[in-house]
Amino acid sequence: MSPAARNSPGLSSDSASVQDYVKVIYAFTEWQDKPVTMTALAARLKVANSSVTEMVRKLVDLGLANHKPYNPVELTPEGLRLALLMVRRHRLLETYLVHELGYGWDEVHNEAELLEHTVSDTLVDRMSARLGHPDRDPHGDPIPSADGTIELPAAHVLSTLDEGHQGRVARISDANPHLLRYLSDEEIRLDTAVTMLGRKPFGGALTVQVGSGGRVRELDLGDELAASVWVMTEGRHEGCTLEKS
Amino acid sequence: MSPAARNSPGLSSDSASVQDYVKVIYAFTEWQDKPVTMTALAARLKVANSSVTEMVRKLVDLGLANHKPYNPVELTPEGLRLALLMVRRHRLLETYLVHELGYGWDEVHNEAELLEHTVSDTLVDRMSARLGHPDRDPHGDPIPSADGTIELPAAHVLSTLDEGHQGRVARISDANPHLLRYLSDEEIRLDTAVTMLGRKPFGGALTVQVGSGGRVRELDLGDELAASVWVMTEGRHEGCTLEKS
DNA sequence: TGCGGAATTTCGGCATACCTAAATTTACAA
DNA sequence: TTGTAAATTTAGGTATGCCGAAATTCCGCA
Repeated sequence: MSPAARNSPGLSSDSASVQDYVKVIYAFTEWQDKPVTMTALAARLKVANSSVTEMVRKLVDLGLANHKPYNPVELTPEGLRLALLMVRRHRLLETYLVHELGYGWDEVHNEAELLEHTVSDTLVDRMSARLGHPDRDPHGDPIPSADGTIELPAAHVLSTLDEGHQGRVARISDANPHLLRYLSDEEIRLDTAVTMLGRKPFGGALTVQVGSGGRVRELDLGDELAASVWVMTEGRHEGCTLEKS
Repeated sequence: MSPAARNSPGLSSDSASVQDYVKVIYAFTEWQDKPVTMTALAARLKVANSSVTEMVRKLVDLGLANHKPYNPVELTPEGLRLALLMVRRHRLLETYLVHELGYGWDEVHNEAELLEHTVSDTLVDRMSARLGHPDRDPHGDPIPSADGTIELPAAHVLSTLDEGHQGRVARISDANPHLLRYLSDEEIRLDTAVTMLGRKPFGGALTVQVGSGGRVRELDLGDELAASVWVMTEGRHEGCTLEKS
């Protein structure tokens, strides 16, 4: 696939490791453009720092990343292409497992994590077609198109909403199965209308009003968990305006 | 999963290589009980003989195979269990890809070969359920059940049928995409009724009558290809009797 | 019976991707 | 400005699976 890979016989970008590194580097910058440090990479990948140094050298050799010693890593356009391909695979797999095979949204992450290295482009495209070419996965994350472009909706972290603000759940981190099950139990899912009521004194649970019917629930979300829920408020996104709840 | 694996910390039977070796060893004995030599294994797996020696030692350490130096390899009951698990995964994947995602039966083999090392038991079981728990794959190969048992239908190689004998296509080797496409084009598939008419002089193409309507076709199958098509003649198989064409 | 070729095993090596421990570099703070 | 702690890289090592080349073993046939 990658020209860089072709140019360097012996090097290949189809190793699961390379794919994981590139995907994780991308993930760090998907919603904010923070520099990706070696230590951050090591922590996320659960490998030693020295392993990261080695693999990043390999990414550079493959033309997938730029890296100056003692500096953060960045993807090249080629690396970004590969990353978006992997993200597409991951999110389409998750969507497929949920919609076609009855998985819960808390069960799909690990399965997709393994399969994404193995599925062919053909299979991914057929799954996409079967699903009607969805543009977001069960957690609300946008699915890159086959040509390697992605549209990021402008959503806000729940905890940053001012009191009284309304919106719809636009995205929920898929990293925490416990949170996903909790939200399922509370009947909060993608597009659920919520209103921010405030938080209990001294940093207690966030309180949000759920549903247009006006049923009030208290969500037992610490800051940590609240940071995993995004809400679309204004809802402007690539020219399409989403209404408030 | 495997007790042997549990008993030997550090050894694991979940490597793709181990799975491949065990599956190939099983394949050699699925339809005939021939001894599996190291050289035969090496040829099938496309690795050097010395690699086979090494990996077979590992299989023995894992309790998956028995092997005395300079003798053929055999699976232990534990190895057979793993092999049947892999075969189940492979054949269910093929069936799923054909029935649910529109793959041709000539396209599924390689895809399944990769995915079988990655799919979880959960995913396999859900695919099986979605398919109504099929008992054979698109090529007619029996699918082992989740408890690790398999029923082998008694079918005969096409070329061994006497002239005039009738039957139904029961199984077609999935190893040759060209043959599969050819048969598709000729509208010959699983369960197609065929009658053996004979072969052209001097070992030419096999001639078979296809379909109960009596349309006569000449199949351009050399002995090599004919050996890849099996026909159910008498049709007795585990107490269920299949009628002739 | 013994000899030769084929099958098998042993041996030393290579690539990937990981590790720990020991340098090294960087950046901030006194 | 310099020292020190944190981040990063280097160095040396491990496990897996593969290889080719060189022994070794086996078996049939003369």
